[in-house]
Amino acid sequence: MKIRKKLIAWYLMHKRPLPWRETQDPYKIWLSEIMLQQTRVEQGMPYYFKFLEAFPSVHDLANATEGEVLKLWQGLGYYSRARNLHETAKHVSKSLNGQFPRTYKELIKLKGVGDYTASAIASICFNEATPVVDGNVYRVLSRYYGIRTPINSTSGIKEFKALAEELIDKERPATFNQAIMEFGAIQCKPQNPYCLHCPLNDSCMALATSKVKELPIKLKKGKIKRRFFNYLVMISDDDETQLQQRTKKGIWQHLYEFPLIEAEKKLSKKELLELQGFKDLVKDNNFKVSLYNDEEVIHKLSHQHLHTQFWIVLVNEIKKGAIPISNIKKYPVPILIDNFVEEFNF
DNA sequence: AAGACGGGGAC
DNA sequence: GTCCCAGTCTT
Repeated sequence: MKIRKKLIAWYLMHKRPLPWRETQDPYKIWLSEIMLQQTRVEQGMPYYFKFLEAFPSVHDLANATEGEVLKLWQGLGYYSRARNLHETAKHVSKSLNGQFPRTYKELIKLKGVGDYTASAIASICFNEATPVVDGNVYRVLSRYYGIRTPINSTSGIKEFKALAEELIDKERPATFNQAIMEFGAIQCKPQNPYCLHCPLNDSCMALATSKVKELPIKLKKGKIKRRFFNYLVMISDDDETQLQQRTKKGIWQHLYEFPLIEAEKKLSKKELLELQGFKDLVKDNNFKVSLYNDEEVIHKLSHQHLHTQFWIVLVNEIKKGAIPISNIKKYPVPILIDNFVEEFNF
């Protein structure tokens, strides 16, 4: 039997009953695919339900504010997904009359919709025979065919896409695409795949040559950067604090945080107070500063470690960006900030 | 072609 | 600690 048939047969037996598998509604499929980019199903699932409840249709999402969307997205990471989601919802709702494009070629023009997501929506919703190539597909194909081309190299991306193109079941593209992904997620998983009772174990090149553990091959990324964050948690006499929105490019764009002083190294209280940045932020000449966390909080992102100190700054009044402390939880914030707010308990 | 972009789970 | 996750966008 061909690998194509075996994958589909395996899938029909073993597929998980996921909520977005009960529909071909492009709004729901699109939403689920954006959420699941670089994200585990278990992590994304609660957000999928929250979003559908808050925004049952693309119009509801389009009519929300970006702040509302980011607040619901809080904790999922890769926040550009949420900003692009909102922008695309507005485009579909207002310019496309609420109708999603029906082809790969048109879908990929949407913000936040790349090669993978365009193929997923086109195949699942509209039965277009265009192959998905996600992390699972890379793994299954590189192992089965013993391909050593790095999956994150330009040539690797082309090679695996072409292979998936040949392999896809043109009669049942939706089923095939989901089958190969689910097979990679459940059976041919990254660590300790179930080769002993794998339906492909009579023809898998990696298994035959004992190279399952080395495949797929992936080029290493650069090293991790260390950054030193000092958050000034202002507290005024009338129970207000101060939040700022991150407007620049970079991490957490459009999310909120306490006034931030970034430094080249870990700062002592004395060093902090001497910085011009501190004086600019704390104009009140009647203030008290104390370090909240004795140990630095090291918040780990994919490409940087944020060594963070939270400084409690008691002041008489706050002039810019003052908000009642009781309102903090209404703002979308990074998990680093949310964890502090939860623990500090004002 | 190479980096940037989050947070969490498994080992 | 390491690697990976239903990837995309920017430089």
